Parts: sequence; C-alpha cells; structure tokens
Amino acid sequence: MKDVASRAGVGLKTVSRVVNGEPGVTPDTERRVQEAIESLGFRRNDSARVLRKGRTASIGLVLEDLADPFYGPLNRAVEEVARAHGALLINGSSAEDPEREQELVLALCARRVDGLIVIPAGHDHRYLEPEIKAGIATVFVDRPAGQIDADVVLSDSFGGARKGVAHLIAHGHRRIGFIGDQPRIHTAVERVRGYRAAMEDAGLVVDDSWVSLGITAPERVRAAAEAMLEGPEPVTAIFAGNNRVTVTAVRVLAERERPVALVGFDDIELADLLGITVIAQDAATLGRTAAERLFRRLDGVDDEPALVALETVLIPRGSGEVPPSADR
Amino acid sequence: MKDVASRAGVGLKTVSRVVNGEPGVTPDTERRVQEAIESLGFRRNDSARVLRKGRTASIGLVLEDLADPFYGPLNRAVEEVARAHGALLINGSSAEDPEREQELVLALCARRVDGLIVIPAGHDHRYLEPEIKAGIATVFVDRPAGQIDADVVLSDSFGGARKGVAHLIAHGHRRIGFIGDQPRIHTAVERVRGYRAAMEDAGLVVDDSWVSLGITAPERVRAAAEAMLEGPEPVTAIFAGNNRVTVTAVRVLAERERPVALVGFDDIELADLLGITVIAQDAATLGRTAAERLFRRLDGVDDEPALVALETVLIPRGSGEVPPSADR
DNA sequence: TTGAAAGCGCTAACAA
DNA sequence: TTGTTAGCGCTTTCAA
Repeated sequence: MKDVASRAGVGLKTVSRVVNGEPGVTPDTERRVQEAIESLGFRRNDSARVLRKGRTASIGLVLEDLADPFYGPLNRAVEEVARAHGALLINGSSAEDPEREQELVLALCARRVDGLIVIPAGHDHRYLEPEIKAGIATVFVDRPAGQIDADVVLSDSFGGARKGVAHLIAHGHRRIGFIGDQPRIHTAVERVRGYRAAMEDAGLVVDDSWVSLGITAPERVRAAAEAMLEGPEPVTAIFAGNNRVTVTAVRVLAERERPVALVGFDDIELADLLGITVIAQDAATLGRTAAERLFRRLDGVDDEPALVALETVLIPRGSGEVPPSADR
Repeated sequence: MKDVASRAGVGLKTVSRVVNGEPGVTPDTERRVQEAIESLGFRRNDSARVLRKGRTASIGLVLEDLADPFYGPLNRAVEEVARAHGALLINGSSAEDPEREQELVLALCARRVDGLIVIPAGHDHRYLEPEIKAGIATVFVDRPAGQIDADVVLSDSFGGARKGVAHLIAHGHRRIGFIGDQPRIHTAVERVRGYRAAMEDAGLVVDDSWVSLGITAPERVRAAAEAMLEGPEPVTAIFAGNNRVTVTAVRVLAERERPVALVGFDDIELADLLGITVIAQDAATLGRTAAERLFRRLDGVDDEPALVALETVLIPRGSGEVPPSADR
C-alpha cells in the first residue's frame, strides 16, 4: 500500500480510501491510484486490516464430520448466511472427539473469528466462557451446550423418535427394536427416550435386548440388528437412531426373508426409491437458523440465550408400514 | 500480552517466549508468566502473529457445493491433511458460478491463505497469476485450470466413461443414451468424449438425440431421459454423467415397465442396495492427493506443475448388466 | 536469560 | 480533498 502511495504520488490514507471506496477522493486522484494498484498488482492484506479493525469477518463452524451427508446441507446453509453478511467460513470436524473439538474451537478463537457455530462433541463447554465473554458469539447446533448458557438450535429428537415409534405401533408392532448412537451423544439419548415414551404410551414393556446404543460403525450396527432379530422373541420392527444406522439396517433387512418394519431418523438420499420411512429433520434450516441467530448477536442484539427446537416430519414410504410378520 | 507482561513483571518478549514455548526462560519466570496468563485469561491473537510472520497457517478450499455428497469426503480429506500440517481450512461454494468462484478465491487471497485448492467453475484463471506469483500455492482438483499452468488432480473422466459405456456395449446394447452436466464443465465434456469413443470403438454410430448435456436439475434430467426413452428408436441403456444425474435417472427408470440398463458416473450411497452399476471415483483420494501436493509446495518443493489423473473403478451391481429389452 | 525498539500492513483520528 | 501520526498485538533484531 505504501508502494502504491508513492507510485501514485499520494498519501497512504488516500490509497486506503480508494481501496475501501471511501468518499473524499477526486476522480482524478482516484484514477492515478487505481493505475498504481493495477500496475503493482496490489491486493489489500486483510490480516492487517483485521488487526486494526478488530473484526475478522469470518466465522467458524465445528461439526462432527465434513464427510457426513447429513451435515452437507447444514454446512452450505451456514455458508450462505455468512456470505450474505460478507463473512468467510472456517470449518473443521471434531470427529466426535471432545478434545479435538476443544482444540479446534480454541484455534478458531485464537484467529479471532467473529462467531462460532458448534455441533458439540463434548459435554463441558466451560472452556468457552472466557471466549464468549471476550465477545465471540457462539451458537450450538444439533445438540445442546454443556455446562454453559448459550444459544442452541436443534431438532426435536425426542418428539421425532416418539412419533416414529408410535407409527410402528399403530401398524401393529409390539416388539420394536431401537439401534442408536453412543449414549454420550445427546441426540442418541433423546431418541431412546422418545422410543421409550412411545412404548409406554402404548402400554408396552421394553425388553432390554431390544435397545442397543453404541458407535454407528456398520459392523456394530449389523451385530446389534442381527441380535434383536434372532432369539425366541425377535423384534418385528426396528427404529434406527440416525442416518448411519438406517443405512446399515436397510442392508441387514434386505438380506432377510422375514419382512421387518423399519423407520429411520434422518432422511437419506434415495430413501424414496428404497421405500424407507423416515423421521426427517431439516438440516439446512438447522444451519440457517443457527447462522442467523449468530449474526443477530454480532449485530448487537443481546437477548437471553434461547433454545430453538425444530419440528421433525414423518415421511411414510413403505418400510414403516409393513405389518408384523405372522410367523414366529 | 502487554498486560500479561506487566502483571508478571517481565518484558513483552519473555511472555512471547513462554507462549510459543521458546527456550531461554528460567522455570521460575515461566511459572510467573503462566500464572499471569491464567489469571488474565490471555489467548494469543493469531491475527497479529500472522501479520508479523507472513504465514497464516490456513488454506482455502473452493468447491462447487458444500452440500453435494460427492464433495464431502473430498472436503474431509483435505481437512485431515491440513490438520496434520497445523493449518485451518476456509471453504466456500462457487455454486458453479465463475464470478462467485473468483470473488471467493480473491477474498481468500486477501486473507493471505498459504495455499488454495480450487475445484474450478470458470475456465479462465489468469486472475490468479499475480497471487500465485506472490506465493499462494494453488492446486486445482476435479477439473483442470484454465489458461494457466498449475497443478491439477482429477479422475480419468474420459477413461471412466469409456469403460462404463463399453460395459453396456458388452452386454449387448447398441442404442445407448448419455445424460451429462453442462458442456462448459470439463468433466462433462470428457465424459461425453469417453462415451463417443466407446461407441466408436464398437463401430456404433451415435444418434444426436441420444446425447443430452445441461444442468443437472431433476426436471431437466427427467425430460432428457424421457425423451430418449420414447420415439421409434428408444435407447436401451443410459449412461449417467454424474451422481446428480444418476439419482434422477434411477427414479425415472423405476417408473417404467421396460427394463433399461443404467451405468452412472460416481458412486452413491445405497447404490449397492438399488443394484446400480457405477464408475466410481475416489473423492477422498482426490482431496488427499491435492492437499498433499499443496503442502509439498508450501514446504518449498518447486517442481513443474503436473497433472495427476486417478483411475476410476467399474462396480457392477446389476443395473449395468441388464440386457437390451426384447420388445420394440 | 532477558528486554527495548522497530516494524508487519493497515485504519482511526486528527491536521492541514 | 489530502496527508500525518499513532497504534492494532505480535515477532524479530539486537543489545544488555
């Protein structure tokens, strides 16, 4: 910028004005500056600008796994809102590891992102308190924050699961299995809770062998599904706790002769063709809502942190409407 | 940092040393500084650090659409490599718009990212020349750079499509349709080329009505598919140019009585259950390779820009092995 | 081992 | 309309 100034024979501030489109520069001077900029190939260094202005015009998004198709639309929605506010998006995966989450979040704070959207892996976010106090707006998505008071945007997992299981019950099922994610994950717990509530609503007693929580790796889910489909009292329907589980469950059920009903949490691409009944949550709206909340805070709105729970939708496509198999 | 220094009763530089784990500080002094850091809740401001050091420890990734499941694994792979090198990832979607691509890329350059990975939307990247000269390493992925000499990592679209179409021909098809993305997209062109090559290899003449290029919105793809399935000489097989096309093609074919063979470029989740034969490219390897190349350059390796083309794999699952329907 | 001073590239505040 | 000066928070250089 200094070079541009001397080349154009003007002061530093004049160049700054031109670069930032500020008023108070004669067209003639502006032209000279522009020429100098062109010929020197000058581009403003935003790092310096950031240092001076205090705002980085960037926000951080920490999610579980950038490769998980569920988070794609969420990610994109956040990006669009950020873009509309002139901000860039820095993002990373926690890989469901609380330590990695914290490491990433603190790295983003050190970069002085203006705001943070976090899909929490851990349950204790007190480490964020000083950062929030220092002005980094933070919104949690998909799962609540741990031990701190902050904005949260999520889907109604409890209600969704309850609705899905009730649907299976309405179609005659009495022995229904639940396969979900690890119990340290909030949504997993909420969904089992919804499952149990629906069973209880119908006066059904849940057998422990019908419930399986754990990592969503295909092998684990497969083993869990097969276990509850064997034995003297096999389940006639399965409720899959998330998209990863559903995918594997569909594979397992496809190999079997006896028809087993299935309802999955989260919609999946091509689920319509496979006739998979799902409880769909709107990941894009989740992301958009969170990002909008974040920018509202950045614009100075300072109301109490709130929890927003979005409704889920039951989409019947066949697999959830299969009656209990007669044999056995 | 200044505050920490005065609180600990030491000089600025000593604090800097402690924060960065540099040697030359007595354990006692270090402890005092640490205490001051704790009690003040100090966190280094990386913006200032960046300004001074010249490196931002961040790279930019510009892709087409963060929500497209094809790019998820690519994105994640790039992130992992970046993480291994201590860098953060800033990313954004070009939405297949060359202007938006440029805007985004230049914004990233203004932030002085150390390097850039770009899935190009446009065909002219000369605007990047000054940036590259200024030291921002750049690698293009999935499609080649336009008008400039740069590293490129992509899949062998031509070979993949040729292989897929040859597979259909080997199963007896003679009238094969091709539905692909817009002709301004490099991979789309390469894949038609592969299609034509395979047809020519087999001595088959392509009817113009069998080839359809355009946006991959479901309505457009549906119309194209239906058009080539009607008429006096309908196709007996379709080669789908990418994952978006495949998804819609599968839906269209599912509604029809007459069996039509299908091979799609790109693998899709659940394609195995639907029995969709695909030409799979490895998006994660694409991303990893590109990122590794990028960091190699950042480490000072300065060999000639090269083009890396990864092989694709044909995965037969049924839809591509359907013989031509006898009727008509 | 420690620290003072200079400066990274920019913008805010104030002068001219 | 234009320019000068100070300083954002850190690291580098060099001296103590």
